[in-house]
Amino acid sequence: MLRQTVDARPYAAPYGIAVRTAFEPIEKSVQPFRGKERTFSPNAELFSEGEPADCVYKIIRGAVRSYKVLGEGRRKIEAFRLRGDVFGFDSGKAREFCAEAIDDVCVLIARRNTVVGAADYETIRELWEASARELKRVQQHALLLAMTAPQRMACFLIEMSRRLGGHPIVELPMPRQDIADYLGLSIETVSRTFARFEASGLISLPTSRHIVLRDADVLQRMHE
Amino acid sequence: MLRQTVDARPYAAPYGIAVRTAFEPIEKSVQPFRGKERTFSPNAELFSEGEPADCVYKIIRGAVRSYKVLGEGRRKIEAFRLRGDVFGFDSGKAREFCAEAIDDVCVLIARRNTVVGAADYETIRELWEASARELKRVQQHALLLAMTAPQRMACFLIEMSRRLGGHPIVELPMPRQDIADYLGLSIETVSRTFARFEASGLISLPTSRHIVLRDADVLQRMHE
DNA sequence: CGTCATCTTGATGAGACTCAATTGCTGTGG
DNA sequence: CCACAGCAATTGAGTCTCATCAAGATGACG
Repeated sequence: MLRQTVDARPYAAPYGIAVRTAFEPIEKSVQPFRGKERTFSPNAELFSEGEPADCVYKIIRGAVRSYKVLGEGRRKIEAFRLRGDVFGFDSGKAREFCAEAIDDVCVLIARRNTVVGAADYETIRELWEASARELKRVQQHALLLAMTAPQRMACFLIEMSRRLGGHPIVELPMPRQDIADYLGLSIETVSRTFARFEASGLISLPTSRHIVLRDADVLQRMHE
Repeated sequence: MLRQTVDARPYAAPYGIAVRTAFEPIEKSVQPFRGKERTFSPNAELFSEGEPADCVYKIIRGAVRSYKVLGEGRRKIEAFRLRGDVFGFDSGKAREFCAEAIDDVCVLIARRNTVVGAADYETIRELWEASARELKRVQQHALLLAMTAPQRMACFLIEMSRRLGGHPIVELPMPRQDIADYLGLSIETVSRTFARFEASGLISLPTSRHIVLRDADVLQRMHE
């Protein structure tokens, strides 16, 4: 499994000189992202599947889940968007996925048509590179889904630790159900695997949302 | 999970006989595709993981598998490239995947920097849209990997039928092992599921490589 | 017709899902 | 401060799907 730095690192494109209500130079971002600031309560919908894809988002605070409903009450979470992530630059006109706030979320929103409509070579090239990064991420996720439950969980923990700042103490923003739907497992399997990891001394679980990685190396090797 | 077949590469012709420069309009693409023509024997390698990604390919004849080796003899096929497909426009400098001819393959090969280097807005935009299409495909594939074995198989059959011209008679270019590695199943499960589909009257199997879709609607609904 | 690879079929077991019960956490009201 | 409700998470028991191991069948090719 590759260790390519599948960018949790968002990338801030020069999107839009849109209706400039806010200006935020985000750390980690080379370029500033301009857009309207907006907040969402837990489980509020940022956008839904099929809706016109005319905005690009950058997360200032909180976490977002991007998912698709599969009928019969099943749901597949395609991505977690965390603080600093830029997302929503789909190529098509309509959203492929739903996006929902997991906790209290604050985002910057920029109009997309100011970007795509603009005959700006550099901008389109940035968009292409953003798509390519996203592609890599999804490929990584597809590989993950071909592994065993412990491997998926290890993969998930390492990914979250890295994306949340690289600390061994991970504060998960999402409930077990979200993890399950992201990894293609049942909620019980997620819970049991955490328990087994703890029993093996790989992690500690002070609370259900706080995970301490005690042996990141073993977790890392578990899925390579 | 899956058994490997990588070492079994008896008569892998070194490299095709490519001298003649060809010119081909791509049906799926707006712009023409210029490049050298080249042929590969079954199991010959078009390019390998880590190698510089400086070429773009278009398949004139045959089928190609794009895969990654996962240690312990496991292999994950990420995509099948069929006649008419254009692939290999990775954003990075190095190949993320291996590409191998499945049967006798003929491709057009174009240098990538002649494409990407071109400061042509339309060209970059095309590349972006190609990446976005690829992204969609991989997202679809990730959804597939979260389903049951029969659903994956149904999905695969529908996809192959569509991509090979939309006929109900599908001539599969790849062996069972490739299908298994593509769907994240064992070769036996692939075989059994075909048998069960045939018993249910969903398909016929005149030979192992020829599949007749007898009830595409049911196959379609199976994974929706 | 024998050899080899591919494919199919059968038997068995491990891993993950489901259903169900229990525990733990948080907030609310007495 | 405690009791309780409501929700999330855990744990247990049983089941099912699919991987694995093993044995035959089929088919291609010399």
